[in-house]
Amino acid sequence: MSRITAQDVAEAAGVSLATVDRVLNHRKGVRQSTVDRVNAAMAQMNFVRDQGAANLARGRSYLFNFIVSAGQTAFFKDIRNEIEAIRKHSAKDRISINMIAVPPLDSQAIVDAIKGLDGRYGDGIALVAVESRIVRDAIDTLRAQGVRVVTMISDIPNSRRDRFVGIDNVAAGRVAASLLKRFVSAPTGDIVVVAGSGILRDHVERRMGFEQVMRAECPHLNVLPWIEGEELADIVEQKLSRELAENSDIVGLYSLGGGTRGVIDAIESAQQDLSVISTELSEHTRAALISGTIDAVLVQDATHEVRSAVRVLRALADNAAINEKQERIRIEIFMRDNLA
Amino acid sequence: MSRITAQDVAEAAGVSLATVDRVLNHRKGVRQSTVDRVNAAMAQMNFVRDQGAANLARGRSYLFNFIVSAGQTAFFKDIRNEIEAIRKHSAKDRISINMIAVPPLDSQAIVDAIKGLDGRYGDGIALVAVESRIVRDAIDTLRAQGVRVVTMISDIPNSRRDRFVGIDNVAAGRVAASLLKRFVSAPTGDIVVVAGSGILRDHVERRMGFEQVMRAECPHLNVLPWIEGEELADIVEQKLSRELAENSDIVGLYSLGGGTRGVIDAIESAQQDLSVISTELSEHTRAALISGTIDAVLVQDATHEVRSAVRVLRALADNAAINEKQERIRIEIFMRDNLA
DNA sequence: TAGTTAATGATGTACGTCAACCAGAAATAA
DNA sequence: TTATTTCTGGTTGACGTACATCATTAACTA
Repeated sequence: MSRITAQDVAEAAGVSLATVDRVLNHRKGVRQSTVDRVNAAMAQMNFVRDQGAANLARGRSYLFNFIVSAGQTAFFKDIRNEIEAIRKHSAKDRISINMIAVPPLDSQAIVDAIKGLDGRYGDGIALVAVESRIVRDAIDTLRAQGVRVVTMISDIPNSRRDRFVGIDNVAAGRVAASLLKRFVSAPTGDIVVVAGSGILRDHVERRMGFEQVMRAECPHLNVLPWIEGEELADIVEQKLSRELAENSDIVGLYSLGGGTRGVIDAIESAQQDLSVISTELSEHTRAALISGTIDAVLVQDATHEVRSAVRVLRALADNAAINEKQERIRIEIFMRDNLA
Repeated sequence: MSRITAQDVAEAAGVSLATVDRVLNHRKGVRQSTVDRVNAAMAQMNFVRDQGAANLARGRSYLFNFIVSAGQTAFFKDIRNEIEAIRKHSAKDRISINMIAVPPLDSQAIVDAIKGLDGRYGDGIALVAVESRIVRDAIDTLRAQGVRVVTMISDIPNSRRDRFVGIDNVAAGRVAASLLKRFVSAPTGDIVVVAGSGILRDHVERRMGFEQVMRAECPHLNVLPWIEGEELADIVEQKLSRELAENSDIVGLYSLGGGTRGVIDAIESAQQDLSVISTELSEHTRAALISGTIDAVLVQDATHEVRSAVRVLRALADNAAINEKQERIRIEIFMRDNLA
């Protein structure tokens, strides 16, 4: 049995190919009774239009711009590698991808990158957002011009972006707390939280989720004000080392952003026994899981995130439906025993 | 800038379109020096073949058969729903999918289903395997006839199947043990393992991983012989209830297969306080997580598994490369605090 | 050397859909 | 009445690649 084509539908409905095409693409110039007849024939014959042929005929191709942090954390390196990988791979599907790396934690740089596109927005923009008035305004301006925008990894929910592609960061924080709660055996003590920056909404949200659970379920544990490490290992190590030296009541730690290497170094040189949850699966966190410095790592899959962003941008460009199940980005938990 | 076509390459290389085509499809009849010239032009111009146009011209379409358990566990219901969903969705990409549901835990039924195809194997078969000589032979026979075969969820590694699509079950078992180890606070006690069947390799492997970690790291915990519940809630409940009544040293439980509802019911009526890890995210396990009957659930994503199987079958049919990163099926961990 | 074969290159058509263009018919305006 | 617009629906040629077929040339065989 060969595929059913629009031509077959045309014959069955007693009209020409052009009329079927008009119905298919919701163009005007067809009497309602004819529309119904064609639709009935399509349904009856189980016709499905061939996407490849359609794209070919349309000459449709896509151009998406990705604006991402040039940060040197393992996670952002992964993200950039994935964008590069998918860029090569997508060419055969008529999708071009343009990646712009901008200095991390710099809202002006993001705005400048958008300006730098100088109107050549293509069919959509994906960007890793930073919480800031000017970035939000830039997003809203783009949307006002009809440009499709998705935020990745870190969102700006009160902007007019079409969609956010990333994990549920509050849930991530909650899981971290759930785990830490069970990992810490001390009857009482302090918990340190190491973050990257307060202008990264994903960090703020993880912290929020973490505190929710800690407050509600762990009255015996005291969450200290977070240490802001700007995603730089050196700064993290320095600040955390001081904290560990000054406070011997610390029994647990949640590293929710970049600079994990600094966390590992500080803990290992402090020789303190504490339970640790972190993010990022890098060679450093792997080693730390194996050595026991870190107890669990919560990971968001960079591959999935980038692919999802492309699929979502494409669906937006085509005004097509988004498969919610496929686009839900999962939080993975790695412990020493399930390192991939 | 418009796309670069084979015609452009031909002009640049000073040959005809046909020659470029021959080079592109590795057909004979082109002098090596010409091949090199064309390849150089393609590389230089960054030519990428339009997949849609190629498929259209080839008239290529795909037919894949899925043989899956008709079991009534939440997980297998999900799997079947996903296959149905992707069946509808794939038609526009010239992919037809045929699903055959067979009685669970029945190797003969799988073999019969393959026989029932009566040679109409299409472009490949995906099946949820059961450990059995006859199933392995059936797979090997298919492969000998050049039929592409992938196993899903539960593998038969010593068969000649092209590939397995599913999680690392040993790792899943290890994570379960890692978590349970930290959840159980009692200084000593017994651990119950509830499985579906010894002929499901995924169950056997999870058990294996679980024991590895338990043996190595939890000398204070004694893992009892597993309870085999045939994935039926009633049988599980009955067997587990008896076990719980007879043994008051039980402090933890790992439910690694189907019949989770039986586990929940048995524990809730026994009123015993034990730490529980299970599989499947269903309304029952959700409720049990919230009520505290279950502490954590390890989940394999049905959506991802089915999609991956289709992508892999397609790549096999085209002799194309498989994107390993994308096809790695992840193990998700759900606790009360990160229920999606 | 003619005759045959193999190697290579050129040409045209098909794939399924889209969309520009054209042709009647009916309705409206002058 | 004729001219003009609106509404319907048909004809036709892209789009980029695959592949069969035909034409030419080179390389052999006898």
